[in-house]
Amino acid sequence: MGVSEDLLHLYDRMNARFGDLHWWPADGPFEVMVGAILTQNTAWTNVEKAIAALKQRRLLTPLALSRTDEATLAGIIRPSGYYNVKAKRLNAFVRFFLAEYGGSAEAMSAGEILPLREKLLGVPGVGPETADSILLFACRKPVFVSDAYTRRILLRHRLIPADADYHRIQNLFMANLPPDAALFNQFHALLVQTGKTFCRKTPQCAPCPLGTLPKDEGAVPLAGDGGGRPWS
DNA sequence: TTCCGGCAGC
DNA sequence: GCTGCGGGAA
Repeated sequence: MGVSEDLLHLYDRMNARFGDLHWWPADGPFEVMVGAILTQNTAWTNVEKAIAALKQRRLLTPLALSRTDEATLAGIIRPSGYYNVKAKRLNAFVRFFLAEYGGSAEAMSAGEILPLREKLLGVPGVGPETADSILLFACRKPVFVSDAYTRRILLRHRLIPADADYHRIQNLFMANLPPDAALFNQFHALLVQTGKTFCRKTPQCAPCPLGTLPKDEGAVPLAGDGGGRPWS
């Protein structure tokens, strides 16, 4: 069985269990972008509190956020954790978003994927996962988002070697699946849901839709990951 | 007490 | 490579 079939097998098992997850849970693309920064290494339940606090103060627009003092902003997003760092990152992102696209997600989405990705990565506080989350969930670009759950699940099911980095894992999906934003959206959502529910630090394999793990969790090298890059 | 939908600085 | 950032829920 090839890699494409392995991946689609995972997808089908998870999809049968969880169904459509309707990601990203947000009211509009700008809220997706804000959420993508706030959820960095943070439980989503805490991010929801910070988003709600921003909404309540009517600050969930590019202009309103850009006019909010950084220390004040930090206090408002406090429940999301790392609030001083994230206030600075939100500020930097919003300034970028206004300067480059006038605060318009449509304008941002009009550009080509790769140059846009590079520009996002140039914003301090925006790394690969945050950039790709914005590209996929806010701009609807066919970019696969990898994350800690994706890595853990693929490692445990021996679909990647132990030293696989973000780009390698992303490439595994993008080189072996059709470039379909709706597919990448649901696939990532399913991986996160499965990671939260079953593939925790201590795995709960018995009820997991992906079944039990090999006794030896050590990863084996993966053949046929597509070799080259899907883009560039 | 652990863990969370990363990233940057060193 | 290793560390700081951090409140909230399990």
